[in-house]
Amino acid sequence: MARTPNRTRQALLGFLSWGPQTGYGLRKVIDGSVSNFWTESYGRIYPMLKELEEEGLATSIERQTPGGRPTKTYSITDRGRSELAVWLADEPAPPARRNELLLKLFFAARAEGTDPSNMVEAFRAEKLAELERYAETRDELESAASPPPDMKYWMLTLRYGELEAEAHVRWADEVLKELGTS
Amino acid sequence: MARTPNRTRQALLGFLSWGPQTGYGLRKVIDGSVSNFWTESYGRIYPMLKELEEEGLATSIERQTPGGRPTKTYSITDRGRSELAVWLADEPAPPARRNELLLKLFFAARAEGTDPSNMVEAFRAEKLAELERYAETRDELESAASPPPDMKYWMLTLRYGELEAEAHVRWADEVLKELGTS
DNA sequence: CGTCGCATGTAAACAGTTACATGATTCG
DNA sequence: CGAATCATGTAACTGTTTACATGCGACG
Repeated sequence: MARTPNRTRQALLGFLSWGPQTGYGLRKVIDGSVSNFWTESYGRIYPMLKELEEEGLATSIERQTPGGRPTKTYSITDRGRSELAVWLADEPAPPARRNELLLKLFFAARAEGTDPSNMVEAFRAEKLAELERYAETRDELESAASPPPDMKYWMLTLRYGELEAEAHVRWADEVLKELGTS
Repeated sequence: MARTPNRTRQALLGFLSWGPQTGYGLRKVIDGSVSNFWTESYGRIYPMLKELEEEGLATSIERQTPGGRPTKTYSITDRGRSELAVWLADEPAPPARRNELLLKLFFAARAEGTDPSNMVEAFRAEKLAELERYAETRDELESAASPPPDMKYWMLTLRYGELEAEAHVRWADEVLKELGTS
């Protein structure tokens, strides 16, 4: 089983394919679009942009802005685009399987006096909040004036979140019922 | 947001709470029970067992077995048990959000000519295989002669896998339908 | 004047896998 | 005899977060 390899490269190339961006801007865009199934930190973004430039997958222009620090805006190159396309056509690596909630539940009988219900309750509440956020996102996307061609795919990723979160809520309901009656 | 901290400690303590084990044995047990939501590698197990012993959470006995290398069997101590109990009562850290399949789907429109259907098809097949494994596990557990007290909780973790995988299959069905008719 | 937002970047620490070294026994 | 299984352990590498350093402008 291949371990999850470095995908920050491809994630950044993907967002640069939308247009030139600064490191700071990329972080904003990531947080505002895919935060639900992807995250990146500055500690990865800035070094990776440097690497991308060294490898000819992106170029940068430094500008002295009237206010604040000089900004470095990165653009994807043709080679960057083709690297992105190669990655997109490739099978994704299986996700890491590490779920602490389930591990705790698995060992729940090993600690007398502790009731895992609170944990499951908190999990359920979080999933409901997630579903609310998804509903908002859905409304926003569906009411957009001119939907971009990517939108169809964005909706599919949103749908994933919805169906998964719904299943998680159903599971939590079952668990709480089961634990309550024992 | 707290990043996923080191939980190998607690996982090993959990399995040691079932009885004394070697590093090698722990790996086997983990693979045969929770592999579905937890994994550990030798590269973490052996150093961590050493650490647990140094901190007084486990003790070890080295034995010269008639055949093969000397084996080191670890046992959990009272302090180890109480550390386990503390962890069990604590809220779990939220899981890392990194899903490469969704990221690829999100950018699918950025590569002309590539069809993400194959990826989703492969995902679907894997989930169906997962469901089959779960069904087998369920049969085995339900036909056990004398179910241990932990069994109730094991079933809950199994149920999580079932409901999630079912939701994933439904999602894949929707996606394939959507992509096929466009 | 404080703090928020824009903006870049590094260093240290942590988490985790993979590959390797070592070696005996058992089973086909 | 070769492969699988039992068994321990390390080293190198990769991936990732967090905290910090730096600094300007705008807004209240």
